[in-house]
Amino acid sequence: MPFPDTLMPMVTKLQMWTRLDDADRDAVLALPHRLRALRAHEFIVRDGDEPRHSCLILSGYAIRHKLTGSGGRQIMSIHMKGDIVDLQNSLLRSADHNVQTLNDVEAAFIPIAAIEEIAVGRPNLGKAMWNETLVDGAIFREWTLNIGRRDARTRMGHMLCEFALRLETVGLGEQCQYELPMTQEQLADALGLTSVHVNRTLKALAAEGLIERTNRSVRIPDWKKLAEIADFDSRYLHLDQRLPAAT
Amino acid sequence: MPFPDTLMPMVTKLQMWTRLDDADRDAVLALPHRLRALRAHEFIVRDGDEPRHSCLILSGYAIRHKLTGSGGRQIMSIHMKGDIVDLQNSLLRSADHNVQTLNDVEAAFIPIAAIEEIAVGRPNLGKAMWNETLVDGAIFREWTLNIGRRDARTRMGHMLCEFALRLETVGLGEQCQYELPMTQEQLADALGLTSVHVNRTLKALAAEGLIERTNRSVRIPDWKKLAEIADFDSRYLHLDQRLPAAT
DNA sequence: CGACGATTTGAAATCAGTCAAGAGCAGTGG
DNA sequence: CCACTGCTCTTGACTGATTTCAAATCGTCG
Repeated sequence: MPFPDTLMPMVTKLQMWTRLDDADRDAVLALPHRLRALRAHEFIVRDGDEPRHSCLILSGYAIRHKLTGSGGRQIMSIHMKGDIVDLQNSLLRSADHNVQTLNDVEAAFIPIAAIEEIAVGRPNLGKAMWNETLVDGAIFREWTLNIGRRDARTRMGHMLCEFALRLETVGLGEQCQYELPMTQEQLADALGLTSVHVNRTLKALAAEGLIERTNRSVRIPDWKKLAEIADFDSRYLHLDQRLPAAT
Repeated sequence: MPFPDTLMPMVTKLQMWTRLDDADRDAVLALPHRLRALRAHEFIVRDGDEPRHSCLILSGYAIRHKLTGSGGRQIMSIHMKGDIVDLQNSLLRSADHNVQTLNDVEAAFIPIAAIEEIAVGRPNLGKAMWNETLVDGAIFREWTLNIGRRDARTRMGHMLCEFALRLETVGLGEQCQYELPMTQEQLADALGLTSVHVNRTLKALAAEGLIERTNRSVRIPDWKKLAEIADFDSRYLHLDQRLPAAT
């Protein structure tokens, strides 16, 4: 193979949605990029920046979030291996939200121009990236519904279900057992609650036997039951539209 | 001009973000489409549908929303003249949310394949549409912040400010005076509040002199003051990235 | 006029937030 | 090896914003 496979997680991710040929794959792997090791809590993009690079996550977690004038923080999404985390920010001229690491992260920074070029020059890739943006948007919408219209217990349960499936998808956990990637305070900021209430809600879910937990690890003894009380229907993740795993 | 200008609002919208040449313009105007007059509260797309058409709004308002299992409704966005309202839904295979008219609407239904074709075949148009999706996403994110992290008064004020600017942009009102496109119940569903509380909040804002209202009409006597208490910063609308109006 | 949807208002109930303090745990340095 | 420091997690008591329930009023349109 003529290209290093540093960017392989991006290929893997794009291939989930669209069939890519060898030339497409090579075009991705050949993207110019700079590797960086980031520390926990480092900002990748700040609201107001004019980023010139998109950031592909190779390991670790990152979040997108916005702040209110009074300092409230709303986490909009969480990103993991294979996600291009600020396509949104970088294609609009100036960033309208922050991107920040949750823990230590390895990331590849790719010039925006190079991304645009393959998106336009290779329709397959353009479509795959467009598709990813759309799934991203779908997850957004469900979060908004979650925050706007569900009570704390349901809301929390819903997010636990989402994590279960998404972490499994990228091989970082199993549907019935995984490590929570966030602190309770961060969960609170993602759910539009306070950390105190998140704590109580988790305890209540555990007391009901809907989850079992030690530290950050979550076990879901009865998926159907949790999904039921959490009003969780995975359709919005569009998992069924994924292609069978490529060779 | 060889083409009817039915789809002109789409050209106008796309031209706001990207310079289009005559061929691009003609390609849009030549899109195959079917005109339809829709009644108030009609569904354009239902959660779960597999739409084959995208819907361009020519007049009237439409909303996108999702429902919880217990019947709660969260309105995710409101759309107006020139918006292609379900690019999101139609490019993913199956719709993950509803699109519904608020009042009587004239719309053009365009086959998805035709949209994809010009998006791929004409990079300018592809970019313009991509851009629009991104601005859409930016508005989403701000709504999520609004719902998750601001109290009712601020939240309401924020939405009133957003409407002011967006309605002015498409020529349906002025920044300091416009007609609210939604009932209080619909506002509630957009803000994650109850209609009762929306009513009280509007009354409170009026009592403070921050807005004046009769029926659905809203006047903003002091924009700076309202924007201040509403924590409103228009940057997320990316209005400054618009091009000067075309001839 | 009558009817229906939208708005307004009040009183009571509740979910979630605030404040404050203690406990657990990991890393650091003496 | 232990004490210290700084997070994160827990817990209790209190407060308050928003919801709920219910009924009255307003406005518009046939």
